[in-house]
Amino acid sequence: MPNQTFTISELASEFGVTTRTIRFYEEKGLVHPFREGQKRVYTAADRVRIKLILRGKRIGMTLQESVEVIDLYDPQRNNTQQLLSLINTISERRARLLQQKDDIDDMLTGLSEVLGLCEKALGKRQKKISATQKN
Amino acid sequence: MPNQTFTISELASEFGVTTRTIRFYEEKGLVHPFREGQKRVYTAADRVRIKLILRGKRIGMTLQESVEVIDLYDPQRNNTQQLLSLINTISERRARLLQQKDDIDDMLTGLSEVLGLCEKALGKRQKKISATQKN
DNA sequence: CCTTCCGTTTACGTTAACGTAATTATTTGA
DNA sequence: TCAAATAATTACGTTAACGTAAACGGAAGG
Repeated sequence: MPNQTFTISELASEFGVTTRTIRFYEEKGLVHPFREGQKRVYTAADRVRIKLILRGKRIGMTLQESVEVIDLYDPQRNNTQQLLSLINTISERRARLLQQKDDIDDMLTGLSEVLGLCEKALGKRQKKISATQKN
Repeated sequence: MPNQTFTISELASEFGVTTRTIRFYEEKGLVHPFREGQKRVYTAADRVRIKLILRGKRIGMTLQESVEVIDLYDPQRNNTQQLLSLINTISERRARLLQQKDDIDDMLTGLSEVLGLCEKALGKRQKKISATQKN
């Protein structure tokens, strides 16, 4: 079994964050490395959690929101009430994500238009230059 | 021409934010309402800017980033250098947006899986209930 | 005339998510 | 063995994006 562990600086450099950031996540209860003497030791599970948290950050989620989403994954659901509430939570989150995709698509469309104008403007200059060089 | 204008509370309620928020955006130079006496008067252009800023927020952009993106639209570009730099900016932003879409898709996939488990769990209970009711 | 709504200004408060020392231990390679 | 690198703890600092409260001005309605 790989059962690999990681030091704090390994994870920090892998994910492009500072060790301070990772310790901060621990303060907030987002990860729970164990200790070898004084040093923190991170499991593969910790690593995944950090990865998911950073993914959340990229799409504008707070740390708490990311944790909530991550926690949806662990199947500590017993009764029907909890299951129904979970389904609700998921569908709400899903709606927000779809909205975000729409927002992104809109923005991408806008950027494409601007890009088109840019290239058009540059094209004219190239023609001028070509004409100049031919003479 | 419609040439419509808006009061601060109209915009606030339309977009579901407080007037404080809109005044804050003005402090930061994101909008420039003119005055009628003391009162702020917003143009359609101001309205659009606010809309775009809030769109940016939904996908995790800072106010400054939103402004930068919005400013890409106004064609105050003169020389080739500026055009090339603009193209660069656009392609970087585009890359980030595509990354975000991937992140969202990953998260949606995860949520679907959890949802599947939920429904499976609920299904079993329904069977039990059905069986109970038949007896 | 008085109150009730907007609206404005000024200014201090708040939360999230780290940054930035300063100080102290531990380990490790020259 | 000594210095350099790596880690930990403690604690104050910072930025963004508003919230909240106080204090005041015009206007509209009963």
